[in-house]
Amino acid sequence: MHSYRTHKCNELRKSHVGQQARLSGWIHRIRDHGGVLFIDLRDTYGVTQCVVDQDSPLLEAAGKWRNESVITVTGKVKARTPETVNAKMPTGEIELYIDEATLQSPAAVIPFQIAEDDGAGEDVRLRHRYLDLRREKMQRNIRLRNAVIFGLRKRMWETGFQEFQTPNLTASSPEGARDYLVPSRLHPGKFYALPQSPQQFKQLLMVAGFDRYFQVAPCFRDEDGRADRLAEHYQLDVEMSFVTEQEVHDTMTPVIKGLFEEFADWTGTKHKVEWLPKLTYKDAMLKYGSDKPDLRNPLVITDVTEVFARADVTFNAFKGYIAKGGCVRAIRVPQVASQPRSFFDKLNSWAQGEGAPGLGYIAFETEEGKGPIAKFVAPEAQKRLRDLTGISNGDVVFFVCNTEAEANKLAGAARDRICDDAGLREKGVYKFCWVVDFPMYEFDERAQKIEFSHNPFSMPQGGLETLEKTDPLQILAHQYDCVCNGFEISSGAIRNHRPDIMEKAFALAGYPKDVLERKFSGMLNAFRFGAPPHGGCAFGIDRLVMILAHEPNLREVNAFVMNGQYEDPMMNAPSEPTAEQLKDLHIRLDLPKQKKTEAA
RNA sequence: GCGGGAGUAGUUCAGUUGGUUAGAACGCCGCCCUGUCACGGCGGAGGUCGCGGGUUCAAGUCCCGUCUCUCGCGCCA
Repeated sequence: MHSYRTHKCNELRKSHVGQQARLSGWIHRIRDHGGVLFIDLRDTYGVTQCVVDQDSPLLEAAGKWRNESVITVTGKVKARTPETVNAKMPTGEIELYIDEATLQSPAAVIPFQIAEDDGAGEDVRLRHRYLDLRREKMQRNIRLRNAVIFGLRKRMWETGFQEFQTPNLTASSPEGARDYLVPSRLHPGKFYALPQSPQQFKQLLMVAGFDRYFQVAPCFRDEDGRADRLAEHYQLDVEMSFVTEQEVHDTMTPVIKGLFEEFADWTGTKHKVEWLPKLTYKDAMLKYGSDKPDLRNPLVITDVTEVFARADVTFNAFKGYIAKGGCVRAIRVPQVASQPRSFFDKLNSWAQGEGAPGLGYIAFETEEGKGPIAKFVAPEAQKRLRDLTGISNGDVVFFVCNTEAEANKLAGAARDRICDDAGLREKGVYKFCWVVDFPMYEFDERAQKIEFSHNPFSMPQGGLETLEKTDPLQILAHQYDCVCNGFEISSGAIRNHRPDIMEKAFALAGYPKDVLERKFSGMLNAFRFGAPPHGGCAFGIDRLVMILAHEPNLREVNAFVMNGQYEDPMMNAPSEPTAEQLKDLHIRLDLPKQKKTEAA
């Protein structure tokens, strides 16, 4: 007989009755009845009830075994009597009568419960992550993650892509987020950077002629954490040669759609997968107030500036903004006119918390609008408002007025808030779409200059000619995102493979030629030796898993993660280097005055 | 860097207008129990109330400072 097991803990059934079997696993629970003792033995596959009965010499020893100890048990599989069958367990028709048992590894008293969710806080869970990972939910999440990664790899290979590897010790690249730096021992004073993404390498693979690349790529960014952000995360990184923007979408849509269809019901609730028509960035910002709209939210924003600019509308608070070039946005909410006053008051104080003066509204219980600002809007203007926003009786329109950027932002946030307050968000569906036509540049208010709005490697729409003739802030890029249920799950672009266009593009953002040559010499040189037009995208794998697992943050779908401050309380990372290490690296620390001293 | 929330037993939490010995549940330890499957019963141990200072006859509770966790903003694919 095998030293540890003949079966897994989910395997034994009625058909095994009478056989000798051996199981190994963790003690999930023990129920000691004095004369008879039940052990629920758990491994990653399932749980089997094992019995120590009255005449067993093991009875006394087994009664002292603590939960989560590892044991091996050997004995006969017996059928349970009809009244003791547990229909809730797959193995509930049988039990293993223990003849022999070995305590392989006793468990100390555990800091939180494994068999049930005791609500233990995240810091304790992370400090003992190996215990946390034993819990059923985490086992399921990590298994889902593994299956998602396999599902992506399989689909990518089937679609004609090859999986590549690229360096993790590389050069800092000046765009985007802050880099993690790694000091070089051989080159005092110089540092490698961990890649924020393999962006340049995958483009170089296109120049090398590999045509279709993908990688499950680790990406590192030294920025403050969020629920949907980690210091290191994984992307399904993709790049293709000789393709149009549309072909990138057409290639990746079935991969992601197929993946979601495969795992849609993972949590046990039926989910539809809907891929909606693509949306321009401009429309997304106007209609949803976000470049990653949650399309399960049925509310739509409309521009109604013209109504509040009319002479027969006397709401001066808005007129002031309009005079300064601002705009008014309306959110029509169906059938909430009869909501109690508190519904509107709550939204109003929410808006004030967001920094707005309030959230004005007109309620159209009947043809005639009511509410705090209705009296400033003449009947004719109300008629126009009804036409613009598509109001029926019983609806309410909420208003936001500010500069265009601010109005979009607040209207977008209000759209989400009202949706949840009114319980309008559609359930049981994953709604995807591509958001396209992102602007090439934006005005950086702080630096008071034009900057790349996404990554500088994107091809401007219209190429060189557009760059030369158009107001930079009006130029669109072949830059797109993929959005699911309000999460940005992918970002990508057709790349700029032409040194001449690149030079112009950087010049518009205020970078002279020598800066470009210095910072991107590797890639720029490559483009001078015959570069294929190419483009691609990268999907955030952790986010895909988080959405499929219905988890509120990325830490729930990663086996080992750091806390919100990017510290690992289990491994004690980051930690202080030894003097020897620092000497090797020629580094002397210059720490801030306030020195944190931690108790051991 | 900024703002919201939190910090009391191993864990999750309660703790009144400041008042005498700080509680509950789960876990842990001991005893009892032959059919449970979230077993049950009896008993017990376990607390720097995050830390430091202050007010007070008296502080878990009030004040000041500080640290930590968490969510968000800034930042960032």
